[in-house]
Amino acid sequence: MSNAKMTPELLSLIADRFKVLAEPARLEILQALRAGERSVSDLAQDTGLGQANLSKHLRSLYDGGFVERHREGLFVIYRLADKDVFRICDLMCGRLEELSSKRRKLLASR
Amino acid sequence: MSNAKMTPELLSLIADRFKVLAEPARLEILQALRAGERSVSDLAQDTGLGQANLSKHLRSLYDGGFVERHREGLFVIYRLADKDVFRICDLMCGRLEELSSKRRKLLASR
DNA sequence: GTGTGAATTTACCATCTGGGAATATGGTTG
DNA sequence: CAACCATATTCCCAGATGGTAAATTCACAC
Repeated sequence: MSNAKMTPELLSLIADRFKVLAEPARLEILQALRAGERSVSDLAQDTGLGQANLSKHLRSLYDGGFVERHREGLFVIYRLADKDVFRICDLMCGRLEELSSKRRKLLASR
Repeated sequence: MSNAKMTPELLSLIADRFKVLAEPARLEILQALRAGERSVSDLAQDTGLGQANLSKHLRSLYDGGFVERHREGLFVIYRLADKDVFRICDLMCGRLEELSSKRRKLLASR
C-alpha cells in the first residue's frame, strides 16, 4: 500500500489475493509445493484432499498467480510461481507469535 | 513458513489472519487508519460503511491483532497495531503488477 | 475409432459471512 | 435517577464458498 492512491478496485484485487491464502488447504498445497514440482496426484497424496476439491483449490491458486502449471503426458504439474508467498506467511507467523504471547500474559495476569 | 513444521493448527491460524485481510472494506479501514488514530465515527465518515457493519469489521481487525483501541469518553479510538500489514500488502501489490503485465502480454500476443 | 487414466468442471448441499435494522451496552451529562 | 450519544451485539437475509459425487474433458495407447 505504498502511500499511493488506493482505489476501491485495487483494494478489491488485493483482497482477492488474500482470499486465496485465507484457506488452510491452500496453504498446505503451497507448503507441499515448496519441496518442488508436483502432479495433482502427488498433491492428493501429500495433502489428503479429495481429487475434485484439490483441483478447485489449485484453480484458485493458479488464478491468483501463486502457482504455474504445465502438462506432462497425462499429468499436470504444478509449481510455485510466487517467491513472495512465504515471506508474506512469515510476516503473518511472526505476528502470530507476538499475539499469542500477549494472550498468555493477559491470561496470566488475571 | 520458515522451513519449520507446519501443523494443521498453525496453518489454520495463519489462514484466519489472511481471512481478516481478505475483505476490501477492512483494507479500506486499515488504509484510513494509516493517517493516524480514528474514532469509529470518524471511520464511518472515511469509509462510508454502516455503523453496525463497521463495528463488526473493526472487531475482526481487533481479533486479528491488526488494530488496537482505547476509550476516550464516549468514543472508542482505533489505531494500527501491526506495522507489517502494509509490507504484506505491498508484496501483494507488487505481484499484482506482474500479473497484470503478464495478462497484457497474453492478450497482446493473440 | 475404443479404452483407460488424470484432471477439470458441474451440480448440489451445508456452512459461512457481509450487510442492515433493531436492540443492547457503556459512558457522559444534568 | 433519566436522557442521550457512541459503540457493540443480535437477528435475519442474500450471496459466496468448501466439500463430495457425477459427468466431462484431455491426452495417450491400442
